[in-house]
Amino acid sequence: MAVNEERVADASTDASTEASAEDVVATDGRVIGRRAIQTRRRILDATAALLRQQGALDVKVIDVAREVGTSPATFYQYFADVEDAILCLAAELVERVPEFADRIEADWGGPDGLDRARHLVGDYTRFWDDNGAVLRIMHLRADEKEPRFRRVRNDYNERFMVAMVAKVRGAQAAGRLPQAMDADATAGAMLAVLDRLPSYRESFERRGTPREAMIETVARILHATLTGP
Amino acid sequence: MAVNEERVADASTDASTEASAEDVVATDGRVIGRRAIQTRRRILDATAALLRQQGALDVKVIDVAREVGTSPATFYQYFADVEDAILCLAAELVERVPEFADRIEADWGGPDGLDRARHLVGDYTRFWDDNGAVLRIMHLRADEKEPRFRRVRNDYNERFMVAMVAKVRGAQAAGRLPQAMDADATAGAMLAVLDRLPSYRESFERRGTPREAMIETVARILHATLTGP
DNA sequence: TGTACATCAGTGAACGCGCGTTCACTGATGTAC
DNA sequence: TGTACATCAGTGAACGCGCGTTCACTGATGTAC
Repeated sequence: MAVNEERVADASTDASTEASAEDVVATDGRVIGRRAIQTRRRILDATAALLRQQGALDVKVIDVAREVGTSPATFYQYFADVEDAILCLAAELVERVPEFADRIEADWGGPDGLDRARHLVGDYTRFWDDNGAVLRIMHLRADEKEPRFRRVRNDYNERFMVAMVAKVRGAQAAGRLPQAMDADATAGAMLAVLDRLPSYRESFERRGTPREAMIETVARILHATLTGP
Repeated sequence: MAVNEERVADASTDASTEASAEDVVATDGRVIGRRAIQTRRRILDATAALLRQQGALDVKVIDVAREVGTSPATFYQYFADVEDAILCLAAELVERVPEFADRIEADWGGPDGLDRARHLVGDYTRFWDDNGAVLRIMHLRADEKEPRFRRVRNDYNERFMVAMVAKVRGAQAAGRLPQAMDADATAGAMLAVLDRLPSYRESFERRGTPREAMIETVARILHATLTGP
């Protein structure tokens, strides 16, 4: 809270030291320079790597510091704790959402509509392969009602939802989907499929369902459920 | 490992002390009696309660002991650590699966088919409300490739998968669903919807989609995707 | 039914490790002239 | 272009807390006669 007070004071007394939206700030609120941004970056990357390797439950500040090769004190210059760093990583992933949401907004009506869905599902599955560790914590903590992760998850889901809801409403207007289906709930259900299936993929593969079959099937479900048969 | 050796020795020399499948054993491998079973139960319930209250990441052995009103030493008599207790809770939930899977196996073809799906979705949502904390850890740890949680999750999913796959294959045989859809992947996708949507429910409600609309919509998606239009 | 003994169940108290966190300091970088 | 000074960035080392874990012990329950 002391930090916030300081920043408010800065803003009102000296506009030149006020942090703009683009600036990255240290834990004490001061805007940081090139070198520090690099260090911060290395800390974030190390956190993501450890998350991938050893899971969420026991990544410690000390582990991250060791991984980066710095003092633990350096960590605290940029993040309050490990969860704070994970929150940053999750916020970064929000920026990646448009890549996918834009392609849902595209027209799936034509003959290549299903093919577009296929590519989308394939790419999003790969995205989960790369970033699943962070996304899982985001979902877990949001499910556990941690307010900051709730907010990030909302941001993350938002664009997906808008794109999917638009598709459903369009299909309903054209009479290809029943009015009894709630557009938001339908969109949410499809988002659930996209976000949960990458995790199941490996177990499916062990049981004889190849990756391609999964992608094909999910693409078809997505296509049929969002645009009608 | 010493524990296992002892138990093997017991089994070969004195059948009466061998632990049967039903028996509950302490950490040292010995079969425990009525009083101990009660204590163990209280520990499990306290763990579940804390999980619900404060999330997975910082439930400590000490917390559980405090909650139950015992010494931490008591905890170690029955569980190796908190995760071990959570694993037990998850295993207990596996027993609840048939309640739901049986109702998927029932015929959804008649005029009341959709209604059956509705009730199923409603009840399973309530099940998630009650047991979400444990299920979330199960999924997280399984996603993180922890072998024991993977096994429990497999057991959990198994009955659901069998029931759903049967439905899809039936619909495919009757020509109501395309052959291009993989039955396992389709079942997995619907399981994903069932397991992820309860978590989104609250955010939906805040944005004006009531619980009933969600249940209705999910029921329709489930019904249409598993049995064909 | 009562007594003696065996086993089961639960615990208090302690030890020590490892992590979170801080602070005074050093070294690096930027800037004014 | 060089020098002096200001600010930024990073750190070593330490402190202390809190938790995990154990063990020798006490109390509770069961059982044989």
